[in-house]
Amino acid sequence: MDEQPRLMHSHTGVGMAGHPGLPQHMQEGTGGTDGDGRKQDIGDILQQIMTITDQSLDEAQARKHALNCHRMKPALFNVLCEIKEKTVLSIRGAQEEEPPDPQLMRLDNMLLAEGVSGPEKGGGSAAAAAAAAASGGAGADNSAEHSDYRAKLSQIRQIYHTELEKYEQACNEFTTHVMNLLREQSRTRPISPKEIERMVSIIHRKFSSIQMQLKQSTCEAVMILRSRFLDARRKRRNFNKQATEILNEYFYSHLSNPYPSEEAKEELAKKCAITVAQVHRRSVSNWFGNKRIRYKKNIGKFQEEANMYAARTAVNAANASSHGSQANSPSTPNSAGETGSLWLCSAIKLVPPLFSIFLLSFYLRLN
DNA sequence: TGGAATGATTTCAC
DNA sequence: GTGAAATCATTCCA
Repeated sequence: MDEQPRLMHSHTGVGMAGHPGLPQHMQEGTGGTDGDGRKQDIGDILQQIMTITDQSLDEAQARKHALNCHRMKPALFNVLCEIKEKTVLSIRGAQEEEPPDPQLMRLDNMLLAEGVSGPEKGGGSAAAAAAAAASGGAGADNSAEHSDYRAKLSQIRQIYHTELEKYEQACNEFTTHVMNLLREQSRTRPISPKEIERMVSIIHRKFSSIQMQLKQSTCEAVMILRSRFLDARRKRRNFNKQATEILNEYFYSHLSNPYPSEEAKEELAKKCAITVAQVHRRSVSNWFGNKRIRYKKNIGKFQEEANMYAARTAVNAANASSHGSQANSPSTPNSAGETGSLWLCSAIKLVPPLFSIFLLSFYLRLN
């Protein structure tokens, strides 16, 4: 074959009659004797190519050599290049314009929102803000947790960018390698710049699918990190013993109506020093909600506890009255009211009869 | 380490 | 909006 690379170049020539792919330069002088000669030559060459597969290996080899040395070979090569360009590439070209992958767009948006991709802004400030909001204000230990969160997010970001760089580098290297290979191959077969371009885009698509996996994994890592640090349930801390005592004291001293008012909840929250993850009144509400339902479900189990707190309350009350002052427990708007009685009655329905009798007598003593 | 205890959330009814 | 009930998820403890 010819030693010169035969990279195809785009032609705008009109195809030869009967051979739509044949370029203009192949048709020059078709009216003269020289033109007739060329036509004859090309006809011969085409005939030889068509029959080459029917020949033996040696014959075909000899024929190939003869064709390579033929004076019309470069012209024929160009014709083949044009035919290829006009048929194969034009068909495939229509498929190349693909819309952006929605999945990839989602991943990109998420990584951007989380501060993993895009400009660094303190490592997921939006997420950190969300964390602060979720915890009901930033306490000292919250900020410590947030800095831990930011540090881990920063690690993810660093790994992501390192891997991304690696992929891009590998992609560039591979693209260059393939381009060189194609240039090399263009010496022996028709390859157009368009074809190389298409090959490059295929490589890029392959690498972008790998990148998508990287983005997917990064998103998953961020999600896990978020749930680990930002899920409020994970922030649950048991109340300390003192707080539990205060709440229990209130609960059992208002057993007839264990529904503290908003003010009482606030006061209880203050007394229990409920801050941080346990958000003030809400935590108190949760505590009372849980306590009521669990007490109601299993009064027997809580009986001993109830007796103990009732005794303690009685002692406190006696002390208070002897000192001429009121009991130091948060007020309740309608304690021992109708609602309270109803609540206790409904609770009594759930316990065995003997317990009911005991509770009733206990209730009557309290009132 | 498994089960109990417990704080928080969700769903539903009022 | 509040409370009941169910459920989840974490913490505690034998």
